[in-house]
Amino acid sequence: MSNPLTIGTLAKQSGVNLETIRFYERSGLLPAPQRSAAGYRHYQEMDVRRLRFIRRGRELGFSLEEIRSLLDLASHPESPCASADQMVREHLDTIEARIRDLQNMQAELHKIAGCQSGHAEHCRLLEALDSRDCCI
Amino acid sequence: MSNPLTIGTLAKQSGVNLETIRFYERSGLLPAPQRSAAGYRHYQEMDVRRLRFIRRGRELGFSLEEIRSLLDLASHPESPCASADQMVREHLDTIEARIRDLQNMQAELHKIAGCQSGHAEHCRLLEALDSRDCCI
DNA sequence: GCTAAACCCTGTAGCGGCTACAGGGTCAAG
DNA sequence: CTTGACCCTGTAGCCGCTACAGGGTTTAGC
Repeated sequence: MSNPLTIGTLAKQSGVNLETIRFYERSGLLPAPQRSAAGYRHYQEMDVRRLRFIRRGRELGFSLEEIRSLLDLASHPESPCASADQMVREHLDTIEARIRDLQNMQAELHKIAGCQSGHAEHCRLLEALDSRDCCI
Repeated sequence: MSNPLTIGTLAKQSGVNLETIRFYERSGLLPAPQRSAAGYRHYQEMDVRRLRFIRRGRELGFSLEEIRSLLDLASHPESPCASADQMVREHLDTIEARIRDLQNMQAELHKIAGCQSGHAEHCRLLEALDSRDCCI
């Protein structure tokens, strides 16, 4: 079988930062691996898979808590996946809300960008922030 | 003139949480106000304006550092506002990048939502996360 | 005058998700 | 035998708050 991997190799193969790997271990997301005589961590192929799973979850915006649940689900192939689907849907809602928020910001910023006044006294941005009435 | 405001009143009038106001003071965003004999903070109208400025900046997604610069600019009416405009534009770029990121997530999530398999074994989400090839 | 509730104070710790040290030990190449 | 690359633990920092604990003060009602 494949030789055990050091943490540096695991980091490269999984695309997850070395310090982040240790952080995941501390957080209980990645099981504590075996150690060499000198105390070095020795990983297996399944750790690469697990870390990639985590990384993809993060790329999709799932929290570590959510990823923990998904890992749990994935390790019980006979368990129902309705709750995973539920998580995806809730997560989609959150993301869509965040997109709307950002789009609102974007619209407001477009209104105040490109100020030509030259001086802070009549700067559109500063006026927008400073105005007493909540027009912005 | 208006009586000095206590921190609770300031919180209500500015829409900024009371603990957040103290936090802003510690961070140097809000000047330390005068104190009563008993040590209570006493604020003026201009503090309400300043806090609203900060709050609107936050609502537009500016960092506290950026808001600090904007407050600086706003307090020097003769200074050029080009750098404020520059900040707005950079901020817009950041926001637009974030929107694109979220939209990518959204698309990926749509692909894997609505799994009907019933069991984790063939759950689309879990497979998407777990797949060796980086299809997702 | 007294009590209870509502307010205020300081200081510290926690959240999430890392990242960045300091101050060591170990291992492989030349 | 030295150099450099790697590994270890533990702790502190980032951002922008929020939430206490453990006190002091003020105000309203009786």
